Amino acid sequence: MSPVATMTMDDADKSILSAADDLFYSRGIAAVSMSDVRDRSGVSMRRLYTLYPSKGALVAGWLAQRHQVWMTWFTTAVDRHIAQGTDALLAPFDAIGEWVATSVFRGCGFINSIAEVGEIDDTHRLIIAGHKRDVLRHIAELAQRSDHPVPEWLPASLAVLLDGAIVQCAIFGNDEPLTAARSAALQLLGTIPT
Amino acid sequence: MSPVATMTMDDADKSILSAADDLFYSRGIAAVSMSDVRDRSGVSMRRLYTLYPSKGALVAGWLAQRHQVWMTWFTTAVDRHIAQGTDALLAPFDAIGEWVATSVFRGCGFINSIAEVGEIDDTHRLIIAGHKRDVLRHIAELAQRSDHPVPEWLPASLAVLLDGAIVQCAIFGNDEPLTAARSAALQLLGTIPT
DNA sequence: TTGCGATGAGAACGTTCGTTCTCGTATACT
DNA sequence: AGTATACGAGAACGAACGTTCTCATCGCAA
Repeated sequence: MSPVATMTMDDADKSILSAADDLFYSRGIAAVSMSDVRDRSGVSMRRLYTLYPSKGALVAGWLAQRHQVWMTWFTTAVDRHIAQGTDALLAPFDAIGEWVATSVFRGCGFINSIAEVGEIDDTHRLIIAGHKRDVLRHIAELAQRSDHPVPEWLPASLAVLLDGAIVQCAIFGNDEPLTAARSAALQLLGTIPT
Repeated sequence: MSPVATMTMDDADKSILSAADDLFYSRGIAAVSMSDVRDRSGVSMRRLYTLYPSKGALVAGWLAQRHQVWMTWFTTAVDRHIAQGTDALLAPFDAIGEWVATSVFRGCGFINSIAEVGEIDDTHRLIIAGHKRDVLRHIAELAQRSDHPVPEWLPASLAVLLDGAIVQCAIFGNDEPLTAARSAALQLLGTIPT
């Protein structure tokens, strides 16, 4: 049995991924060193490299975990807005609105990352594309739940509106693009016969 | 009179900015060293640092020039599609379609850059936000030229669709998001009484 | 021709980074 | 208790980068 002071492998992993998320998302991948991750996580260099044998592996682990955490947050927030009476296909815009309003918001971590990963590492690209595919898939599921008969191009259009809004909100530093995107979505839904 | 072999200051500047554009856009800012720019441009280190006293200054110069070049290309391509009979507010999607189809396409250079510049350098952020503001402004002008009475939220919505499509086309490596964005734009225009 | 300011080529410098290694300590096992 | 193993702290190492400096060369004025 380990004494209290020592960290289990699982605790170390959680601490590392939490530190990586804080640092990579807020500063960007290139601006964060492995020593930064060690200092923030309180894990030794040895443990860090035992769990993630390279910075690229750590980035991959971070992206994979951020995907899970983000999707859980997103679907939960969307469901909450739906439960409050928002149309299922407008709820994603309100969920993103909560995120944009936070002080930590710095755009989509996956979009931000793709500019930084060279052409080499396909692992990262696959995780990033997989994230966007899963978001699109979830919106398509929301469309199926909808009362409207939804045309097949609509979910993809809504996903494009969401990403465009996230990107522009980060660039302009306000939520006007999200408002415009929501207005467009509302208008698109209005064209569908009930 | 200078002999043919020597470069004028202007030639050097053009060569540097051309090299910077190739390298920064295709590989990302952090992955390109000043020596890379020197090698590609054929300009001496001395000249490079005389014209741009730091890498940050070079990045700023690159962003400013890319903004000019890109806007000129964009407005020209849009006008060409309008002249071919495309609706003024759909033409931007066809113009972007040409770009996405090229092998050099790697998303929006400005969106890609914002992830890489730290919180420090406001100069870069201002150029990037200014670029997006000018694109939005141009779409608003296209809307004014349109026969339709255009609601005020429409230009911003179209700009969001464009950026979302550019980002997703880069991530997925195909032009399906652009098709979806264009379909949405067409639908939005269809809701406007002529 | 001679001397001088400007320039190119690229070495040099100091820093940072990713990764590995050393060493001292603590834990587990007999 | 004694020994071997694992681990934390952080120094060390080699490479890469941004930036500056050296020195040889060149154009040009007198």
